Formats: sequence, C-alpha cells, structure tokens
Amino acid sequence: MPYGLTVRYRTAMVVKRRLSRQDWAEAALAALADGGLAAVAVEPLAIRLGTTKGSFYWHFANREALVQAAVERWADEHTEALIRQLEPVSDPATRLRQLFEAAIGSGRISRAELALLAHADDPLVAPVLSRVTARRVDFIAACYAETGVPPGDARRHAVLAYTAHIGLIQAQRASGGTLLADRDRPAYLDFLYRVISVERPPRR
Amino acid sequence: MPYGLTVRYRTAMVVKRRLSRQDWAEAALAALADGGLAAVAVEPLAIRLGTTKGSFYWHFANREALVQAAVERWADEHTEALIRQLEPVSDPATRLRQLFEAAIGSGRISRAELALLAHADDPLVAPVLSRVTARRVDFIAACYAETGVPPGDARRHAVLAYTAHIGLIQAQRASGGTLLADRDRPAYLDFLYRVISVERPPRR
DNA sequence: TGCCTTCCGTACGGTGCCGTATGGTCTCAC
DNA sequence: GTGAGACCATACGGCACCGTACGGAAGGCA
Repeated sequence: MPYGLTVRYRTAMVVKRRLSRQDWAEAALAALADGGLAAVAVEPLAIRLGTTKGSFYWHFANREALVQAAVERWADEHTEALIRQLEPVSDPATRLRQLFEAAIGSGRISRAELALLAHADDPLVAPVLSRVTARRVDFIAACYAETGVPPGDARRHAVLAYTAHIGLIQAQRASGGTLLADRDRPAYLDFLYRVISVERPPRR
Repeated sequence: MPYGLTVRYRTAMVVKRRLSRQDWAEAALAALADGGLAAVAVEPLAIRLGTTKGSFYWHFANREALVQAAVERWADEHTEALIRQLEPVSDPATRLRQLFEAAIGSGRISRAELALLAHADDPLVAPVLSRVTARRVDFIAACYAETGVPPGDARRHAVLAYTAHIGLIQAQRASGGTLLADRDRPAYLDFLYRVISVERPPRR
C-alpha cells in the first residue's frame, strides 16, 4: 500500500515513468507473495502501479501471460540465483548449512513460496513448481552425495530435509505461529540438523 | 421423457429431494477438497446439487456460514474422529504407528488438507486450522512422551514428525508426484520412521 | 516543426459470483 | 381437505474482474 503512494508521489514529483513489462511482472510477483494468485489481477495492479489497464494490455496479451511471467521470475530469483550463489562453495557440508540457513531465514521468501504451493495444481503454476522442486531436491541430494553419503541415502536425506523445511513453514503458518515458539526454535533446529546429518551452524 | 409422472425431473441424476443444512455442508467440503476454497461457491454448488440458491439461502445466512460449516466438518472428520479412534489403543508406539499409517495412506484426506493449508490465512480458515494443528501436534507429542521420551524431546519429535508429513504431501504434489516414486516410498518411510523413532510398521 | 511509433486513458460489453425479494410448492398436523 | 410452516424457484441488482476498441499523449527523429 505504501507502494501505490510512492508511485503517485514519484509521478507527481519527478517524471511520470513509463512502465516496462518487467515492472508489471515485478508488481505481479509482489502481489502474489502477499495476496495469493488471485491478487495477480490486472485492474487492482494497475491501480497499485498508478496506471491503467491500457498499459497492461500493451505489454501482455492477457492475465495468464502476467502470471507466467511472475512465476518464472520467482523461479529464477528464489532457486536459480540461490544455487548459483552456493555452487562455488567447495565444501559440501558448508554448502548445505548455508542453504538451510538461507531457506529458513527469510520470511519474505516463504511468502511467495506459500502462495505458489497453495496453487500447485494450477496449470500455470504446476510446471514451474514441479521443475523448481525437482531442481532443489536434486541439488540437496548432490550435496549429500558429495559428503560421502551413498546415493540412495543421499536422496532420502534430501527429501527429508526439504519436506521438513516446507512442512515447517507450512505448519508454522497453519498454527498461527504457535507451533514453535521463537525461543524453542534454535533447539529444534539443532535437533533437525542432527537428524539430517548437517553440522550445526554457529549461533548468531 | 415419456413418463408424465408426478416426480419432477432434475438435470442431475439424483432424485429430487429436499436438502438439509448438512447436505450443503457436505457438498461444500467435497467442493473444497477438489477445487479449493474458491470452489465453495453458492451458485455452482446449487447446480451440482440439482437445486438453486433459493434452497441455500434458506439454510444459511451467507457464503461465509457455509465455509465455516465445511471447515468445522473437516476438523471433526479428519482430526477429532481419528483421535477418538486411536485413543483406546493402549500402547503408545502402536498408536503412533497407526496414526502415521492412516495419515499417509489416504489421498482423499490430503486433498482437503491441502486446500485448507492453501488458505491458512483466510479469516474463516485460520482459527480452525490453528486449533487442529495444535491438537494434532499435542496428541503426537503426548504419545511420544508416553513412550518414555522426555517432554522437550517429545515435542521436537512431534514437530518433526508432523512437518515431515505435511511437507511430504505438499512436496509430492508440488513435484507432480516425481519427488518420490512409488517404489521408493517404502524405503523412505522406513528411513523416516527410524529417524522419528517409531517402530517400523509391518509391510502390507 | 511535423510525423510516427510507442505507450497509456477511458469507455464499454461480457462473465461469474453474491445476496435479496417475492411468490410458489411441498409436507404434515389436525 | 385445509392451513401453516418449511422449503425452493426465479428474477433482479450489484460488484469485481477480464478483455476490446479506440482516441489520444510522449518521446525520438526527419
């Protein structure tokens, strides 16, 4: 909501900016993160961007195209970028540890995550989500394998690590945050890291 | 139709009968399971039931009331009923084992589950979902405690068990079913059961 | 300066849903 | 059989959104 204001402000103060396809995609991803797939709607977004549908239908054929753009953007930002960033880390155990910390850390990340999981069977979401899920688990499994775990075990570890993570953010939200109090979180993470054979990360 | 019978013919296959509040709630839960919260819509449901909105607004004040009824129905069927069924099992380890088997078994159960998780922040869903989540995890933790695990550990075990389960059905759907092939499932469950300290259930 | 492309504003019609109003029909007690 | 209450059908207005049509404004370039 301060977003719309900002745009209005910018419009008034500076120069009226013409929007690009990327601007729309970015706004769509933001809307997705905090309103679900249904919030990716042309007219509301236009208002939020301080423009009108006229702009939108110049850059996109229809709403479907916008959703696709947003989802692709998400896949890149929240998976490929992270993997690119972790790939140079040579020690696989350190790599895993950093991955889990990054994943568990940001609540902003999980918001888009949850919105997409919520529409996993939507024809626009499903293919990307499926690709991303496979990519992540494969990456985790490869790290485990690199630490010396036999391949079959590596995959099982990876599946557990990934599902425990997804399940945790889901259940935390489902419980209204009462599932795990903040003060119990470190102990739980220690426990989880021990279970999935990751060396305990240093406490901050 | 050649019969000029007194029985009015409806488009649906069901014979025309007067509907109860429960009929609507049941249909709503079914719609929820396979179309998400948005599918709990009065007019489509009326068509599906072979009736009209006139019936609906006799039994319910508005759509909100219908959603509430469906969600409550879900909470009872998929949590309270299961717990009632498991409570008489005296051995806590057996109780846990049966619980996990029941939870992992039915795909029909998880469909409504997923639909509700998808709308965890909806004001109509949130309170019930939060209640149910707490109830389930508490139940699991109590079982663990009863097996002799110290209380703190019991809760951590319970959280892991629950989130691993939720995460698994989520990730399976997200991956389009490719996360864990059917043939890898038993081995994974063995692994999971070992990790969360539950005696391995007998293979069927 | 004028022109042409790129981009945006606005008006409009269409769709799917919610909720109300009102009158009709069915059922059961009597 | 009849009347009262329970239940349903239909028509209507409203809202939020999609997508189209078309007339402009903005900004580079001759």
